[in-house]
Amino acid sequence: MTPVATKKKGRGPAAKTGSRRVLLAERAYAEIKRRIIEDKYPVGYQALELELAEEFGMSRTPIREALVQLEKEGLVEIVPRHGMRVLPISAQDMLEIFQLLAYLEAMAVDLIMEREPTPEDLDPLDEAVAAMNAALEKDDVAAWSVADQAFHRELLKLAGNRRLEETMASFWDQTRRAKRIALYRRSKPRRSTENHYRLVVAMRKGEAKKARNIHFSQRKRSHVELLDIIKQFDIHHL
Amino acid sequence: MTPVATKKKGRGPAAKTGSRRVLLAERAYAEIKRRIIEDKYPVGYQALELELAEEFGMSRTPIREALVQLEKEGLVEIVPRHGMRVLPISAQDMLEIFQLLAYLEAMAVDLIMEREPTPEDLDPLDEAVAAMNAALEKDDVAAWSVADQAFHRELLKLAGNRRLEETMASFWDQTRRAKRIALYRRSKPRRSTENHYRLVVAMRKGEAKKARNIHFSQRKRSHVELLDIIKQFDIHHL
DNA sequence: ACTTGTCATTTTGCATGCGCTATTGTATGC
DNA sequence: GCATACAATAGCGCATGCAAAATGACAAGT
Repeated sequence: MTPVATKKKGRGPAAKTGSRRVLLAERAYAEIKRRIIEDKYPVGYQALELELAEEFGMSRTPIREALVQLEKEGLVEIVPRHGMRVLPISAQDMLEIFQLLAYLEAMAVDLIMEREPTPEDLDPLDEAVAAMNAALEKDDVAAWSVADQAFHRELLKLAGNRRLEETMASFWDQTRRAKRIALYRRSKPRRSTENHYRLVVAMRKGEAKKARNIHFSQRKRSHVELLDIIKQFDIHHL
Repeated sequence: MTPVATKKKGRGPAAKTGSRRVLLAERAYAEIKRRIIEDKYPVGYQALELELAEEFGMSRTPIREALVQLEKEGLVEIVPRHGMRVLPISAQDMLEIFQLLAYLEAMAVDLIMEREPTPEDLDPLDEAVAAMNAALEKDDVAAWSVADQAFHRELLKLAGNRRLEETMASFWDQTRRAKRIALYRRSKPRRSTENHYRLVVAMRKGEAKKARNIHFSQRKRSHVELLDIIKQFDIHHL
């Protein structure tokens, strides 16, 4: 059928209200990404450009732009006649991403130690750990997850390398889908929380090597556990 | 059979010869990127969408798509009223990129060692080192640079992590502009070549830690040297 | 002369039009 | 019944159209 046809004749695109200058393409990008991460568009979900365009009340052009970006980020695939498809995350994919995250975060720790941060610089990390502990007490896995994310975001900020920050943010986003699945299946992240604490302590003492090692092996361990859960799930999900 | 649709108002998109199905947007992306890396579009170069479209003989649409990708890669910036601008590489930018490359390559070495490669697996690395040596003898810096690149590409392939490969390829591309500038200004990469050789030897012996350390410190040293050159250049180039 | 407001121009962001082609459904031969 | 040939069609890649907003030129007021 012909496109939106006569939804509203008005060609005037920005005849809208006193619109701020939020590009439609950007909005589409952010919204689609959010839906993917939050599993509203689950793995394997397919949608045609036109469908998305109608859903968002815009034309195909900004949708297309958004999809190109999402494809470059590795979240979706564009298949010529079948629209966009939310990419599955195989165990192999997650392994690759976890490996990268482990190394990149170890790098962040190194960089932080090289900069010899003041004690106050590290305060946000303590706060995050406190939040993790609080969540742990209350058995609130969702809150724990949020605090965990905050911790790592702070860690990256402290490293002072913007590209590192952006690269990791992208990979981190991709893990969030998998983590949602694993959240209620994994063991209580008691040890993980403890290790985050030990990391901050080591950093405060200026024990660079120790800090790095704590973090690196902690990440590896937690990733192995997550991977196991995902592997089980994978069969059913591909 | 094949009732040839009919006319074509000369605007014909596929008016091209027996072109394979290469998307125009892809072609634009690859070509613009090549020109940036090869300094045909030097740092600071600006061009409007329409200019590029005419230059490539296509409409603005595929150009736009290409620019969005290049922006995400960090090569250009899209400024609403001034078209695309080839981003300058400040010393700070290069520092960030070099830091990342050093860590990511060290990661690659680790991963390779974990996989316990067969001697034949490592042959391509030896070949690259041989090429580097040959270039060194002949004082052919351009050839040395090509061989150096080949070495690192092989190294990444061996690591067996596609995302690592892609991430690094993107950063590596960004260094190429800077390296072109520095190529004829840096000291002869005698030590660098030697260290590449030592790395392969250590890997063959299965000396994981040693291999990793050789590479890591080698990268750091060479990056410091490059950075110094770039810093001098920077004043004149921003 | 220096600021400030108006207007023409340029360029963009998005919508829409159009032909090509992969895909799906249907008819035909084995 | 299954495979092949063909016709219908849906979806996309790209071109183009259009109005909003930013820019610069120029005029008018201080």
